[in-house]
Amino acid sequence: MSTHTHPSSAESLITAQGGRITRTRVAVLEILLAADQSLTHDEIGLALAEQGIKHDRVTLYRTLDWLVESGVAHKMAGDDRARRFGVAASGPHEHAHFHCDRCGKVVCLEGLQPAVAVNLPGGYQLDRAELVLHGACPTCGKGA
Amino acid sequence: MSTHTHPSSAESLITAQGGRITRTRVAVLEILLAADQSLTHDEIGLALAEQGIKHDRVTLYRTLDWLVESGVAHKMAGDDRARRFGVAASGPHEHAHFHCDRCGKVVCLEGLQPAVAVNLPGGYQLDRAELVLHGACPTCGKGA
DNA sequence: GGCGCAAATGCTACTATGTTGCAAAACCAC
DNA sequence: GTGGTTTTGCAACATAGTAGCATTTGCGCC
Ligand SMILES: [Mn+2]
Ligand SMILES: [Mn+2]
Ligand SMILES: [Zn+2]
Ligand SMILES: [Zn+2]
Repeated sequence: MSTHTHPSSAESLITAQGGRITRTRVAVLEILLAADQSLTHDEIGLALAEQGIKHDRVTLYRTLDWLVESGVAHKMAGDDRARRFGVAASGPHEHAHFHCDRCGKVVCLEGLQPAVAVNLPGGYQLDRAELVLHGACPTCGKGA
Repeated sequence: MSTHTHPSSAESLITAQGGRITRTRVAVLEILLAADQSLTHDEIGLALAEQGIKHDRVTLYRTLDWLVESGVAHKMAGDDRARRFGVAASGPHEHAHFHCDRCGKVVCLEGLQPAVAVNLPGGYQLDRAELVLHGACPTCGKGA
């Protein structure tokens, strides 16, 4: 198609990590960037299909893994047995998450720092703290 | 066997939740109570087998689910795709966890309260906060 | 102690999610 | 454009968990 487009922010992110620009990679990253919540492999696959982007299940798994390994995206293990993926719109992934226990939605709470006052028992080396708040999202909380 | 034993703390816990005393349930709960870390379904099954307690895979899943639903045990989704189970030795499950990113071990940090200073965006109803600290456990951190 | 019935178990089959190996295709530095 | 490397697609496999249903077991009651 058109060969003279400016690189999208998705494309820049990909090349910045030393990855090649491919249709699936760009589309997945754009989907994640546009999402207001973390998405499962399945949801992303569906979104791709809706955009008419043909893809293989395994390729999508590998694409997502690559995004996580590259530090572009983050992965969260949910209570249902599906991992959810998201990208922090800006900067590294240093924020808390909200998990709606009713609909299962997970949203990033950017600008919400754990402020964890921990004194670990001796010997433990702390790398990072992961904070997940549980409750009801605005949509689900309505009928409470 | 002997019919005049005093109820173990495991048995008390089970009856307190309105459950029936069964071999598997008691054994599983005792395993969890004795463990110094969260255990996977598989690890618990292995422990049962070592004790010569015959059981079915599905029964163990249901036993663990029941313990969680009853509020006796807690369940954590790990990065590997296995859930880990544990019981707080005393009181409800209101503490942080430490996850060793090298060996995958998860330990309960009882007496370590999140102290989360959060102001959620409007509409979100907070039920509970889940704090997981990531890093290296004493064993794995040695060679660092 | 024994009965009756609900709760729990064991089996089998099935689903969902993720992984591996390898050949074909697509990128991109040159 | 070409060549070598990365990425993809496909098929087969692995793992963790679930569902239905007949059988067994715990236990309140007599
Ligand atoms: Mn996030
Ligand atoms: Mn715990
Ligand atoms: Zn919700
Ligand atoms: Zn460790």
